[in-house]
Amino acid sequence: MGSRIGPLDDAVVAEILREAGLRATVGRRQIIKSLAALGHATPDEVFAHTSAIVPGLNLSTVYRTLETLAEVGLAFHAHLAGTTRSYYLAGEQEHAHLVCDSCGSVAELAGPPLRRFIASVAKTQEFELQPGHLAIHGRCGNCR
Amino acid sequence: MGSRIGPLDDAVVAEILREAGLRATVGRRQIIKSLAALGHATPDEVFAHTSAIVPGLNLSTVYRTLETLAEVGLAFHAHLAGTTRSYYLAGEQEHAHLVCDSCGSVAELAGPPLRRFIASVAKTQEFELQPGHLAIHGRCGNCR
DNA sequence: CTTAGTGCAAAGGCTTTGCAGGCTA
DNA sequence: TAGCCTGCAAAGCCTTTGCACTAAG
Repeated sequence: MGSRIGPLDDAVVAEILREAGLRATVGRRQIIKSLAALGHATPDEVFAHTSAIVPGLNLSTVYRTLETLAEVGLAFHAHLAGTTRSYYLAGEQEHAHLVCDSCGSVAELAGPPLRRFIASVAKTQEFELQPGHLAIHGRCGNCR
Repeated sequence: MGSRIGPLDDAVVAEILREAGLRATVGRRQIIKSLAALGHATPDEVFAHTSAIVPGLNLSTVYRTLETLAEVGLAFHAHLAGTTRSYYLAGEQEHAHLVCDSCGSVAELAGPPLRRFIASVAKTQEFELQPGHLAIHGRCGNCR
């Protein structure tokens, strides 16, 4: 899985941060890169991934950074696992999440099926969907 | 909103519990009735509603009961609000939840649009949906 | 040089758990 | 009467917050 855009260049990430009006600290850059590598991740997972690379990084910094990224629109969050929230980078194709209740894997759903669904909901219910927040639970092919 | 089946008769609720192999205690009966009245509710909301009627009832009992009900299939849970989970009674028509990020209201989505969507996902991704867990975030007609 | 960001540690809030007593079947 | 349930209270986790220091611009 991961991101369509592949491993992110450090300078590019720094620039993205500055454009958003944020300081490009070492921790933040790595958090973004971790997010890109992980695809979807809880604060805890992000922390595990980043702190392996940026040793001193603190969990609370991860929490704060993720929230900040969401505020400026660089990341979104969805509720995938139990009660925890997961984050993922913006800029990817609009997609929904298919969460397997058995193995916990998260697949992405995009394309015509999703678009058709969104359109029909908008029509029937006057509801403007934000599909990134859409978490669909069930069982994946592997677990059946 | 509430449930399609209206206020539940106490004896009926008791019977449902026993059929599930559970004891029909006063607290449990009321929790089920509260769930029916509320439609969707967090443990906290259920507690507020039940304890107004069954004074001594404890919050931890609500947590335990909701989990028990889910275990035996009498209730389901979905992740609607922030990080908290909401419960709702089983036996209703298969439906998804449309959560308005602005006003917090929860609408239900069912019928052909939902069924078509489920079918197309099953086909494309080999993913067996459990639509009750489907929480779709966005903005409702009122809030736009 | 300014001030956004960070680490550290403590506070907070929601959930879960252990235990002894009470109530259902 | 047997044992499922409950109330109570404490423990646990995850998340947030305050404060002084560090580092980005």
